[in-house]
This record gives sequence, structure tokens and C-alpha cells, in this order.
Amino acid sequence: MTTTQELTKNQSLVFNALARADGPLSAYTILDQLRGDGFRAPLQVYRALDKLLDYGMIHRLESINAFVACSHPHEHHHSHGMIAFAICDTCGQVTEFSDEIITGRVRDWTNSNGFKQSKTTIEIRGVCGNCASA
Amino acid sequence: MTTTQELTKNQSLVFNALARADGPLSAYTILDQLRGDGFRAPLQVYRALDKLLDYGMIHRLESINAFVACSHPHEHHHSHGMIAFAICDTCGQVTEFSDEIITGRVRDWTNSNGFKQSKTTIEIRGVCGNCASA
DNA sequence: TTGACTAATGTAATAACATCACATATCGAA
DNA sequence: TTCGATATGTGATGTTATTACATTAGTCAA
Repeated sequence: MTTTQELTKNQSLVFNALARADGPLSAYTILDQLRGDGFRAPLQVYRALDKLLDYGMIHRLESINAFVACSHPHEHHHSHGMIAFAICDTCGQVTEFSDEIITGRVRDWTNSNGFKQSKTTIEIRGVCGNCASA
Repeated sequence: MTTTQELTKNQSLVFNALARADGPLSAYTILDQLRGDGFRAPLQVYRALDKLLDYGMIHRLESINAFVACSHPHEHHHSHGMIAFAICDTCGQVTEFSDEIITGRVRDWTNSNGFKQSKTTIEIRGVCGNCASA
């Protein structure tokens, strides 16, 4: 398995838009950025986003309806830990981290309750260090 | 401070709709349920939901754009722990729990990164024990 | 090559979720 | 009673996401 997925044209366009952005983008923001590349409809973006999510190359931030490129593309987290996101409501910056203990505690809960987890979202909203001190 | 908030008419209607539901409801589902009570516009629902969220009487589930009545109305969690939700994608049932260790780990991370958290979302999606064994 | 299958794409329409802007009403305190 | 704060009513609009259907492109076996 290669590190990088083989992407189609639309998938590459969408991924690059996210990769060059300095923060999360909404699907419609991506659409607008790609109109010059021939994008005309939301579905062109959403289909690409779905695949990129499958491939683990991007993340969806549920609490702000937006998407970011994965900041640790080399670690293949799928196998083990879940990822937490700290989202600054002032500057929009997103920081990604994972924590074995949190992952373990969640797994403990699901195991003891017979709950089969498929995806776990952890999003911390607030103000980042930079913005707080400014 | 009383255990129960003094609610306005619209707030009561919305809260009761959520309290008698056996799972999360979307704002528009609530609207439809309350048309008989004179509700006509989304804003009537959203305004009530905002207040109920403020009061800590309900929760918003970010990953499914829906709302639930708080299942532990007596514990005043605001002070200490954050709440995690396990959401069954099959039956829609939501289970609420809190975990001191997870709360602590998140606080450790925010403290060491100078991040001032205002709200943290933890949502576990999957299939509950009942549905998994069925 | 043809045919058949699968994946990707294009497009319009619509559904689902949420807020803005502005008018009106209610209620308590000065 | 007048003022200010809170709550409400209503229409229009903004934002996010999906459905439905048509078309194109690539793969592979007969």
C-alpha cells in the first residue's frame, strides 16, 4: 500500500484546496474556489470529500460543518487511536491530537455497554493560545 | 437557584416535545410537532432551543443536527465534567455519560497548550447493544 | 472489437438545517 | 406610566447536503 492514494481529478482538486488552506473549509467554500476548474455543483465537492474521508486524508469537523486536510498524513491512525480536534473560534485554526488514554476510556465504555463504535468525534471549541494572549 | 428553570411558553413546549420523545429530534421535527400549538416558523423553535441549551436542560448532538433532553437533569455537570454521547445509528437511541479521566485528559491538553475551552463535544457513533444483538 | 460492468462525472432540482431583519407584545422596575 | 429588557411573530434569506437521472471513461473478459 502506497502512502498516497491514487486520486481522481476532482478528488485532487478538492484535496489540494484543503491542503493549501490554513484552516477548515466548508464544502461550498471549496466549490467557489474550484469554479475556475470547472466545478459547478455541490455534489462534485461532496463526492470527492466522501472519498477523501474514506481514504483518511481529510477530516470532517462536525461542530462547524467544515473539512480539513489531515495534519498527520503519515500516521495511520485508523488502526489505533481516535483523533481530537481543538478548534479556535477566533482564528479558525484547528489542532489535531490523539490520546491513548482517552481512546482507552472510550473503548472501555463501549465494551462494557456492548456498543459497537464506528466513528468517534471529539471537538474542543474555544480560543487558542495565540488568540487568548492577543 | 431552583432545580427547575422558569420557562416561557415556547420554551416549555419545546422542552416537553424533547422530554417525551424517546430519542433526539431535529429542530424541524419539533416545529412540525408544535404546529398544533401555534408554531409557524423555525425561529420559534431555535430561540427556545438556545435558551434550553443555556440552561443545560437539553443537549445538541452536533454529528446528527439534533437535540435531546438531558438525561441527568439533577447533576449539574456544568461545573465539572464534560458529557459524552453514544448514538445508535440503527435505533437512534442516545446514551449520555461522563468520565472524569477523559475530562481530565482533555483539560491537561488544553492547559498545556494554552487553549481556553468553552465547549467540548464527544460523540460516539455506532450500534448499541440491543441493535447489535438483534 | 464488442459488450458488459464499474467507477467517476455533470447537472438540475430539492431537501434539510439555520439565521437575518423587522415588527409587535409582554412584563418588571424606576 | 414610561422605559428597557425579554419574548414572540413572520417572511425572507442564507447555508449545508442529498436525490434523481443522464453521461462519460476505464477495465476486463469473451
